[in-house]
Amino acid sequence: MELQKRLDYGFNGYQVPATPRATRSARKRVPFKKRVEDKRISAFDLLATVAGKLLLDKESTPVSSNTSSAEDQCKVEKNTVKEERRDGNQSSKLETCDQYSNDREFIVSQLVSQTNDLRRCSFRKSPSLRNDTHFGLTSVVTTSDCSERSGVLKLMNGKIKNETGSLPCKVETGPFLCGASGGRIKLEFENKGPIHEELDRTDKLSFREVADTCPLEDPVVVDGKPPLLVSSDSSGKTHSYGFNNHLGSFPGKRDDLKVVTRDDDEKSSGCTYLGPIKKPFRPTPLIGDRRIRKTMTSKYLKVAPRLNDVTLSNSDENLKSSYCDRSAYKRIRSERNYPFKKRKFLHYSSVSNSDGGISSEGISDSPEQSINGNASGAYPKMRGVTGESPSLADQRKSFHSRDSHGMRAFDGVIHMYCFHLLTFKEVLISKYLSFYSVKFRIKSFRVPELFIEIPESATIGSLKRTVMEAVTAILGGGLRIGVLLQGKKVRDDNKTLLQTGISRDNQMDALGFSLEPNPSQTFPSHCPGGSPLTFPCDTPLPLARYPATPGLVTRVTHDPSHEPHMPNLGHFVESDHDSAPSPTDMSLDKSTTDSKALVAVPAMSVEALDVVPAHRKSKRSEVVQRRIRRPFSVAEVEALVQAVEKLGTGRWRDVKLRAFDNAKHRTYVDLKDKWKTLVHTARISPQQRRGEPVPQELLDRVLTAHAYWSQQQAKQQLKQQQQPESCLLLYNSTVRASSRSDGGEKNFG
DNA sequence: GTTAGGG
DNA sequence: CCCTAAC
Repeated sequence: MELQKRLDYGFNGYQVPATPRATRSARKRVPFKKRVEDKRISAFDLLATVAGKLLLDKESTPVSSNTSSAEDQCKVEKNTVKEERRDGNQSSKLETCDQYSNDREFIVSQLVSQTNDLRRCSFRKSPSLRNDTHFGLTSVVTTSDCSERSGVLKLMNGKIKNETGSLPCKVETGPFLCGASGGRIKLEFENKGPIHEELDRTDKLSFREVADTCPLEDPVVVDGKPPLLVSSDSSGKTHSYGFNNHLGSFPGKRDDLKVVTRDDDEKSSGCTYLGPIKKPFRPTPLIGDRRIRKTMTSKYLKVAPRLNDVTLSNSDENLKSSYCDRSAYKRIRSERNYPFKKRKFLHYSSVSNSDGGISSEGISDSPEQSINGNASGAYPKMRGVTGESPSLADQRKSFHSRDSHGMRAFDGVIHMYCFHLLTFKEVLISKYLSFYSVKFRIKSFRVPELFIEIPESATIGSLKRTVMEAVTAILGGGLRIGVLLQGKKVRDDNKTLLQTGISRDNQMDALGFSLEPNPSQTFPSHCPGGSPLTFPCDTPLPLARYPATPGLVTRVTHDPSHEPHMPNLGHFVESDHDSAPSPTDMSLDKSTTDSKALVAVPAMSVEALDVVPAHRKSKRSEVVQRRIRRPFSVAEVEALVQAVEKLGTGRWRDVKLRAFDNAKHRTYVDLKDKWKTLVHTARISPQQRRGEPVPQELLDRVLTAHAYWSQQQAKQQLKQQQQPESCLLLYNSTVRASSRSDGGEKNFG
């Protein structure tokens, strides 16, 4: 504004603080901080749920159930497969009956959100479930949003028998994970704990989840007899295949189809988020840091109460009554309402884990306990007190993941590169969950959306970190990222992308990432060997990652659409030596390089994913890590002092632009903070000062300038108080004063 | 998006 | 340096 220009006046270059805001340039600065939206996929939760169901089924199978009578055979009923193109309004109903436990009902429903067309899925706990006294472990996810339009998967604990008569039973769980643009997960179950020989027929079952519209590429094979499970299909579009269809006969190229489909209706068919999307937290289309932060905090606070009301009510009571240890209960209760960050140790049961939903805790159990459905281990205090049967108590340990599901979307903001990570294919992660004696791991997993923008000058290490942040945000940590270029692992974290050969011109599909279990991450660790049997009873099983299988290989695509937003590289002066030591050793180990074709999935709209993360984030996996400390050099201080002398305090943006425009890592907030500390430093005795000594001369200038501008500020305020009537008056007076070229204010010199 | 201030 | 309220 012109006004300001005229107010320059003498002393020491000081200027009258002329309506700072008026002078702000409209130019936008490129944020250089990565932003990650906090959304989570609850794939694991979902899987856990499913797995839990499986186990239950299995467990419940009567020992004498070898009688595979006709009744024993499962009826697979797939109906209601309505297909609506954009809408994905379809539902599939799968029903399996078990003569022994018909009372168990498991319903999975999914629906398409009417508001945003995003599909969600949820599990509903059927009423009958509550009365089931033999439901060792139940996983229930409820979503209030589910409704009419939702597809319903009805699972009556039973065996799904292959209609073709052959044993291999295909199980498909679509919707669950389908998380966002078709999450894909492949699970492998390994039954390690032969508890009941009879029951242990399911020694190995691999379970794969396919993206919504995509039929299983690989048949799910259940080697065991008690076929179990089920699943609903996610987007419904797929239901041409029944359980028996999957005998490997699936066209392996469904990916294409899937992609295409999604393309047209990225919003409508898209994804199923596993988790309830809470209205209050529904993301806005464009996620900003602010919003993220807000949800991060408020989310937790708000969710808890709601959970209490809705999903925890029962268990709560139950808890109260059955808990021997009141204090424990108390603790759980109180912690429930704490913001996520403060809740670091809530390990008991899922019941208490209000935000955790289907967190791994609660699904773990030692085999021994599974026999009688007594989960004494993980819930040592939950049973018995009221005389209720253990199994009943267990039954209540259902997972309340109502608010815990969802996924994270990422809104990365950086400079040069915008990676669109689409698929973490094949080998995504190796996570093991232990359900009684069953162990399964997720072999592949698709991350719906991941945007990573990163400067060309960024190092491989920072790329890894960035990806890791994004991924861990989804998966909850415990992983490390490997970078693959042309199938080769890039191990040097210090190389820049350019040096490595990664450039915009490259075909981005040449770049891949591997997700590997992070050995450095320590878990409560009970079973390093992965032997579920060794899990201590009283410890919830975290979604432990074992260095077993190298994670997945992810493809990264370059999203051209983001190109325009790229800031000019030329001005990128930033010394992004984000020297922050990587939290974990990012080195790659022999990860499988069996990368697959990249699937272009349209970025999904960020809106819609709004769920409370179910996992506790490890400190390491904090989405946005604290910036490294970068002490100001004397030169910087000098520049700062000079700028402030000229511009005054309170115009930090201008100071930044004037003196630190090239220092990307110095934000105006940093400068402001530095000034604050400088002032403080100047006031204390030299002996008390720490760090690189700042020349006294500079400190003197700091004090002088500070005093001056403080005074100035006071005057301004006084002036405004005296003449509040109109800014115009002030304006006129200033203009008049300035027009006389001598500033009028004060000149001390 | 900036500022100001507490943490 | 972070976080946030207030603007």
